[in-house]
Amino acid sequence: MELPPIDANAADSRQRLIQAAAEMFMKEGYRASIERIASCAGVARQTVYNHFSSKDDLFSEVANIAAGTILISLDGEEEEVRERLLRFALALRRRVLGEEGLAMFRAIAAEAPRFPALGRAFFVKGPEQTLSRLAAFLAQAMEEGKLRRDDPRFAAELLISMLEGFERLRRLFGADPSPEVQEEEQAARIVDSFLRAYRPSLEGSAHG
Amino acid sequence: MELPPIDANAADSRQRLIQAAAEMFMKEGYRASIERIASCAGVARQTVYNHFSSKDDLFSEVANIAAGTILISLDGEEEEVRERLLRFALALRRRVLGEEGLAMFRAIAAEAPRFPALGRAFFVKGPEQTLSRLAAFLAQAMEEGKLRRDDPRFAAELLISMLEGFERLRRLFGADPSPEVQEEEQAARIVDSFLRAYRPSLEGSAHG
DNA sequence: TATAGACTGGACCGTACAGTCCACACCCAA
DNA sequence: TTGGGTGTGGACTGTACGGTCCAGTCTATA
Repeated sequence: MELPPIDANAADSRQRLIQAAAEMFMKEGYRASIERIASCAGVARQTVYNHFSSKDDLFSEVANIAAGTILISLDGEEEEVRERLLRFALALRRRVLGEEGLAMFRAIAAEAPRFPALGRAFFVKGPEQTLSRLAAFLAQAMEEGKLRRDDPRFAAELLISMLEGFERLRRLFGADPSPEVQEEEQAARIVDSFLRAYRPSLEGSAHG
Repeated sequence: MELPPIDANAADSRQRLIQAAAEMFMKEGYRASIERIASCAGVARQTVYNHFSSKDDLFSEVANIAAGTILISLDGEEEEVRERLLRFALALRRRVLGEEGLAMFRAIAAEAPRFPALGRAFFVKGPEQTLSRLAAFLAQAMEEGKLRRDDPRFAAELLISMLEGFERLRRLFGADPSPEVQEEEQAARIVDSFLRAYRPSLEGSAHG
């Protein structure tokens, strides 16, 4: 409509395009049309094909980029295990249960059967990476006797599952928004439950 | 094509239609066209509109019916808590992580933003119901001193999350199929981790 | 045998969309 | 000044789809 034909440095349009496409794909899924994406980026439809060979191509590109933004850090060497896990928990939930995270989840999960490579790439860049980092952290904590010795990857899966699990279902399907207020309390409860299961064994082997 | 114009009792076509629609919607999501659904049910397209007012209507109907099939029972009054949880765990995972369960999950999650009522209905009929039953069971076990006293709904959320959580991610995005063989072992490990966190408190209050 | 209801198959309409083509405008560097 | 690279807007093609209409057929029931 009223787009200024001014500068808009060459390569810039590609960026705006990706940005807009990400937004639209998250909002509408693969349904988002090239037309709308282009106009949302303030760009002619032809320009889209100038940068990407097809809609699939654009979608893959965007999804791949988006997948790389899910990493959660576990830094803070000084703190106690519980504090670090708590920070991790909060960051993970904010990222993964936020509107953007949910939208991306929906969009990619829906198309995974048609784009197997994309689905796998997303998983490897996102959840798998997060899992590995957490597992490494837990492994060290186990090494130091701060957690019960056990398979750290399995433990990491459990914690991540608890953090994302049911709340993701709830939001994915639009059930009651679940009061954002108690976000920290929720995370703390979960982390504490995890710690209870992985407390260093005080007793010998009370378990058959 | 080769459809037999024989009997096919009146109301039967509706059943076949729903059946076929479920299959197609799970396979292709909302993308599945009326045309294909009809032909897959061995029925004329007009017949679809004979029973449903629109594609949305058909989709909602199918999703609603499908949602009602997710309940997992916790019967077996005689067994120990661990055994019953284990049976529950296996049943839940089989149902929810099976091809059908995943497909339904994908289809409904993807359309939930456009069909808010449907999303909520699915959640209430499915996960929410399962959660309630499990919570009731856990509450009783707590009452009987077989589990540590705590909020049973929260505990149920944790267990369900652990059972579905990461494995669902893996399969949803098409990562390595995860050897079906160790299905029981996996379930057992998770249940045991849960029981460890909810073991009746042997010690007083070692936790601040 | 007559009548009503359900199903068929195919024509038809309007729309949305992916992707292509082209004539023109702009900007930058040679 | 000139020419190539990039973007523009709009026309165009082909396809898929949702939804409607209808003429005809079959079946069961009265």
